[in-house]
Amino acid sequence: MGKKLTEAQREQILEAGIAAFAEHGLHGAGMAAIARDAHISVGVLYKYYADKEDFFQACLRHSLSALEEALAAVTAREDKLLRYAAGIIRALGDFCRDHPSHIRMYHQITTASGDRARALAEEIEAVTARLYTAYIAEAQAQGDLRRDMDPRFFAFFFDNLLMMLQFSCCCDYYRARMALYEGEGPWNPERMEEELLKFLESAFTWERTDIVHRDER
Amino acid sequence: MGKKLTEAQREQILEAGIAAFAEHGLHGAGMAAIARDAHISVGVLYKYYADKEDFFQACLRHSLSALEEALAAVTAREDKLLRYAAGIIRALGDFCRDHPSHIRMYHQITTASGDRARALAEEIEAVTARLYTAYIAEAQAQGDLRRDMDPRFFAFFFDNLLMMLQFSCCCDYYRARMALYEGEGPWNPERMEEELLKFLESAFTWERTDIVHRDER
Amino acid sequence: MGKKLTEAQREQILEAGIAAFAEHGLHGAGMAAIARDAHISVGVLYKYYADKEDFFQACLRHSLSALEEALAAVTAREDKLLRYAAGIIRALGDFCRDHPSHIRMYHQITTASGDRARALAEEIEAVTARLYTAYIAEAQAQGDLRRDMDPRFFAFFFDNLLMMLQFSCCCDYYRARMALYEGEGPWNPERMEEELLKFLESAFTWERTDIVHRDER
Amino acid sequence: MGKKLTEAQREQILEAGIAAFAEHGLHGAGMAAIARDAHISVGVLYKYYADKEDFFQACLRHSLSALEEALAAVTAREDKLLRYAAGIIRALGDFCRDHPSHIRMYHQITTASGDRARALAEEIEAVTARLYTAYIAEAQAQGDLRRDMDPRFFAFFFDNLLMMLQFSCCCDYYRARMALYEGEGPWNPERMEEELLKFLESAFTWERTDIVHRDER
DNA sequence: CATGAATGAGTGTTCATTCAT
DNA sequence: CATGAATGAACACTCATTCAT
Repeated sequence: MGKKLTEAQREQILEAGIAAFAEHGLHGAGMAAIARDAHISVGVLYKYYADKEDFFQACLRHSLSALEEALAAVTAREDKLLRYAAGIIRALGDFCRDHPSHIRMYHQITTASGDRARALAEEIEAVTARLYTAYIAEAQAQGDLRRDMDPRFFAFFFDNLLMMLQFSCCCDYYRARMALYEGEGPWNPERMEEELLKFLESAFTWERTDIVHRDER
Repeated sequence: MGKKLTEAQREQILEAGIAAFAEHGLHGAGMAAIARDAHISVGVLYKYYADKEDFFQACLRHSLSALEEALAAVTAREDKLLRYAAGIIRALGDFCRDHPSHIRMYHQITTASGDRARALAEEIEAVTARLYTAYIAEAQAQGDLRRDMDPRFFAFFFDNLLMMLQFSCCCDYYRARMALYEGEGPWNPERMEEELLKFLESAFTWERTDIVHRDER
Repeated sequence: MGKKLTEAQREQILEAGIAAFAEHGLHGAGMAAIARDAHISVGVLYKYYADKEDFFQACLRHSLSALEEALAAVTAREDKLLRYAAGIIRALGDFCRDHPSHIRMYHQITTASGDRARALAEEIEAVTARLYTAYIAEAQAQGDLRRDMDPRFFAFFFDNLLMMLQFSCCCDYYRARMALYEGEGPWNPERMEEELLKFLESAFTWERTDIVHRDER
Repeated sequence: MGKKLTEAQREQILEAGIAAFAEHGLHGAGMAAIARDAHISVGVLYKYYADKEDFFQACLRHSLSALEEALAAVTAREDKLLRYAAGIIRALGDFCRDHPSHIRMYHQITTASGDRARALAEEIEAVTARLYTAYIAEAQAQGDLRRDMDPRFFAFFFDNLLMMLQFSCCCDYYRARMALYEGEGPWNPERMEEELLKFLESAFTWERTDIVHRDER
């Protein structure tokens, strides 16, 4: 696998695949169209990848390493939770701008079902799930996070908001849906990141007792 | 084999369609398989629906009215924001339990692109978008919601969390993903609703000045 | 066969069938559309006719008797050949005006092949073939027709011209083809009949020796 | 199974198509059967032709060029009208012997209706219509043709007789019909050509005044 | 007995995969 | 070794015919 292909060709092929899978889904994407877009013949595709599924897996792995790279700088940094969240949001926003079709492909992947869904979810989500959970648990231990919530839920809701953010950037359906919330005044990405942070900040820090205090005042 | 379709049969056909579109997507679902699952022949499908697209639209409308019915009781009620949110969450949770394939079909729909995506998003999301935005703006005016955030973002993040909740209940991929956050102790739906409410409560009410106060103490 | 149907209904059904077979051919015509046009249900069609083929045969027989009736008056008349020909042409022209779809159906029938073609040709053409041949042979014997030609060929060419005349009146393709010959000055039916008679008259009467005479002059 | 279609294969495919369209009509012919007869797979058909209609058009064009080639030698020759007619008849007779299914396909085409009929008639008939009309008008001007008839009608009747000749050679229905005129003594093609020429010769040359002269004698 | 809904085999067309060149 | 033409199974959709009502 991958004998004579230059790295640039390999990249081109995988990007063509990602774009196709993103646009039409695993089933809808056509191998011939992918080959054409990548300026190669279908024969090459089948020389380096056993079948459509195998090629799809390669596209996924390729995309995952790009994503991991994009997050590496942020996750390596030791930071306060909120700054960490801001970093993640920023990094994902950049990734969305640079590789919208990757995000669209991830979204297509989420339509999988059965064991395939399980396998894909683990391959794609395990890293961030562990990362966020660990980081948030740590933050809670450090007192940077409210204590009255299970950190696993926090991590989960946090990631949920991030996924939706990405889809809302990249996927036509979610973009159209976001437009319904925007109303007349369209949002720019910076504004979105800012507001999401505000939303998270309060969810992160506020505790029920505060309400009592405030009400008491 | 006799006379017009009974309402139950029509329901059965639409449910079979929804299940198929949920599982395989609009393109991947096969009319023959749908007919088989609904215990009818393909001819019937094409007697009542002009083509696959028309049948899909009927499935969608059928599902949307079920969803609207499920939300009607909650949205009619005048309530405090948090109780309102609790009601929505509860209603959606019930809907997920009763009609998981409907949610899976919605999720498949979100893979649409182009004008089709726009049209579908408006058909599906416009109601809730307007509902949530109006309710939240009103709550802000009443003082039940923090003032330092654009209510539109609030509604948007709120709906984002709800969508992910539904997908995490019904779609295999999101279920597997959720399992990664659950770790060893699986969550039950009640716990999930409770925690989400806590998350929302703080995000709804806390304002930045409070932090200063707390920090000052 | 034909129990409770009124004659008017029967006529209506057969005319609907003829129109459909004329327009779309035996294969292309749909039984449901025929039933709809005849304001009956498909069940009735299949009650009175075993299957499509049987119904088609009934349409054909119905049409043939209409045609025979139209020709009866002319063929019964004892007449000079040319006047006889004029009568036939006139009668067929009238028939074309009154029942264009019958002619179109005949034309469709001529696309049959194999034994079916033979059977149909015999059913449809035998009468006129015998009629024309006999009449022309008689005319030849009487001295009303040139002697240097086999009367069978005469009858054949005569009928060929008549068939084309009918098709050129009724069938879209042949009408368009005729328009190519018309050029700017469209022909009216009377003119056509007149010219065809002139054409036939000369073909009927002229003998090679005459040419010599004319040339000699 | 390798490389591009050879010219022979392409010919084979088109001939298979022509045979199928000839036998069953545009609608009745099945692409799968055509592919089987041409010893190829359906995929090939759809690689070279966009759809059934496109393939049909290709068959028609293929056939039309064969026909034009067959007529080219005759129409190029400057000749007396009758010799010209004899040449055409001979050429068409040869074409019928070599390509009977082409003629059968033309006949199927004549069942078209509406704009399609117009378009096809123009594509197929325009050349000969112009050719015959021009030639006959010229002959009339030269004095080789009777003056008392509109040359357009002449051309039209001439072509009508030729079309019927071809159909009578190639199409089962018309062959069966011709057999009814033949009686016990079947005609051979030479005889047919000969008699048709005689028929035409008289129609071409004789004028009404001659009759008077003959009658006067 | 009339109705027309239901059936399901058959058609045009696409596309993953193979393999001759 | 690369190419892309050829394969053929699969799918949307139609329509002659049946038969429950």
